[in-house]
Amino acid sequence: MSPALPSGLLGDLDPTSDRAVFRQIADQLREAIDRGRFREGEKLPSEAELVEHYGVSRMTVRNSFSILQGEGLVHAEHGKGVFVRPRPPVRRLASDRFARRHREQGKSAFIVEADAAGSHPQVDSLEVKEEKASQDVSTRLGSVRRVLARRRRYLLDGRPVEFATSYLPLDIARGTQIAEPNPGPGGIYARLEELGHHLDHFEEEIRARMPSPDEVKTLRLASGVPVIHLIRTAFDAEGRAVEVCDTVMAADAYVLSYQLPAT
Amino acid sequence: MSPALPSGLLGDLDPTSDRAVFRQIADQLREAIDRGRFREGEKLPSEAELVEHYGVSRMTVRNSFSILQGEGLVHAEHGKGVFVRPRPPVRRLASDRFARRHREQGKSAFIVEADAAGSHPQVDSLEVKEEKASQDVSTRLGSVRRVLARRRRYLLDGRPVEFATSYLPLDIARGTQIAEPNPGPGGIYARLEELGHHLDHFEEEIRARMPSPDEVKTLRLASGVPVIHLIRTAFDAEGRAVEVCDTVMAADAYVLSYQLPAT
DNA sequence: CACGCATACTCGTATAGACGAGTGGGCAAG
DNA sequence: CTTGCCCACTCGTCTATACGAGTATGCGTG
Repeated sequence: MSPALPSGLLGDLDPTSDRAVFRQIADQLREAIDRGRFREGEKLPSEAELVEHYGVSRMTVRNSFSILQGEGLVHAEHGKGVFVRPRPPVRRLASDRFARRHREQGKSAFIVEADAAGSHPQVDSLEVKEEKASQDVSTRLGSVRRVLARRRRYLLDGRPVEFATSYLPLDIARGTQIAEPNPGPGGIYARLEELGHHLDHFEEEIRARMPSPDEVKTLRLASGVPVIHLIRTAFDAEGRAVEVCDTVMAADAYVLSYQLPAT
Repeated sequence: MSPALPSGLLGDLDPTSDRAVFRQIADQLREAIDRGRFREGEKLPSEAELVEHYGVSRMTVRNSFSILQGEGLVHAEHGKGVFVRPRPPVRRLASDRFARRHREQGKSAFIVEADAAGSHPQVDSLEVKEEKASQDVSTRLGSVRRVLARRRRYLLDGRPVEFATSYLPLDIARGTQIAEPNPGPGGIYARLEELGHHLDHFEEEIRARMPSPDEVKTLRLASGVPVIHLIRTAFDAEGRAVEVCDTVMAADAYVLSYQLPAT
């Protein structure tokens, strides 16, 4: 037996409206969340309570929840309830994050930054191997057939937030420390410069889309969370592309920030 | 009476799997799409056909479709069927799009670019008015109370792709052509420079998220399409923020591209 | 007091059926 | 031949029911 909902929390249905019932319910819940009647992390009324409150069937209520889930507003926990999804702290990526001065410290940018923010950083799923270049990577690197691929996943306080793969032409990377699991202080960009590939500029392409099922697993994404897909190409002083880095980020964990000259 | 599906197109269910039936069906459809068995714009088997093929109830099939819809892979058309969602052509935004040289032409960047790409550009929903600054805008502009807001929506070949609002401090914009519906050749940045606010650099913040219901309406977004939220602040030579532009873009219509120096 | 189990409550999955509404093709009437 | 209607097929919405599985709480046993 569910106790009645606090009156006034949620309104009634409008039977004359041509808006579907489950949409009306979703609208009311969304508005209640927006107005702060339910706070971040707080539990929404259970399906059974809403069934009783609105006098509809359970599937209708679930339908409403699935709308809000698709919007990334709420998430359901089996056995517990449906909760307002808390917005995780976001990591800000500044456009100068690859500046040479940051590289001269020794530790990786990710670690340094996370430590500074007081969170616990972690890097795992390291895989370093030679493989056939995809069509796209090959084009970006200038028609190479095989590449060195470096895959890794980044976590903050135990939560996976980013999955990245770097691709480098074999004639540059093979036999160097870049082909080792640990590329040493300053990361592969420091190594590239030591090898005489003076970095000139980067190009970053940004897309946003819904994640594939694989990405949902790897990044443990809640439903309704898109990913930011970033492809960075590094060019040396001769204008040659020396690295392509393909990164998929949990969109709710990141803000990208760029400085552009107004020349 | 539905004719049987072509055999081999879709597999069978695995009753021993602990993967839910509707997920298995979604998996098979997704794989078939990925492999090109169903092409862009092509119609998937109808709900009734899948009900018969898999021997499940209709709600189970609909559940599968709703997964794929959430992933942005398919879209349903009432009375017609469920179709593989075609990927619209993407508009590429280069990081030099606000370079002074582009401004000196006269026409707006959006129009020029679209014309060049052979598509039909359009700008509507113009609204120009003074209003109270939101907390966020006020902070970015340096504690201003009221601002001039310029709202507009951009369309490509009839499809809305972007919705933007520019905010300017009143002491800069009031009484100038910036406060007019048509800001004149080169846009408001050209006017700002004429008014002595020599632009020095821009800062852009990028987020990705699922759209609000309002944004779905304004941009006529299909389900499963995120938005890119870009907030650009323009700074003049004195380091003062002279404009904040808040832009929401249909993520399936854009690729953002940035050039970063490796200094 | 500590442990374990029963129980009630939560959401997850699935079935079966009903009616409504949008679309398009075919057929019959003009 | 053209027009207009009917019908079959499509997805949209909603009900009612059933069982399974994860979670938390409290109570009884040791």
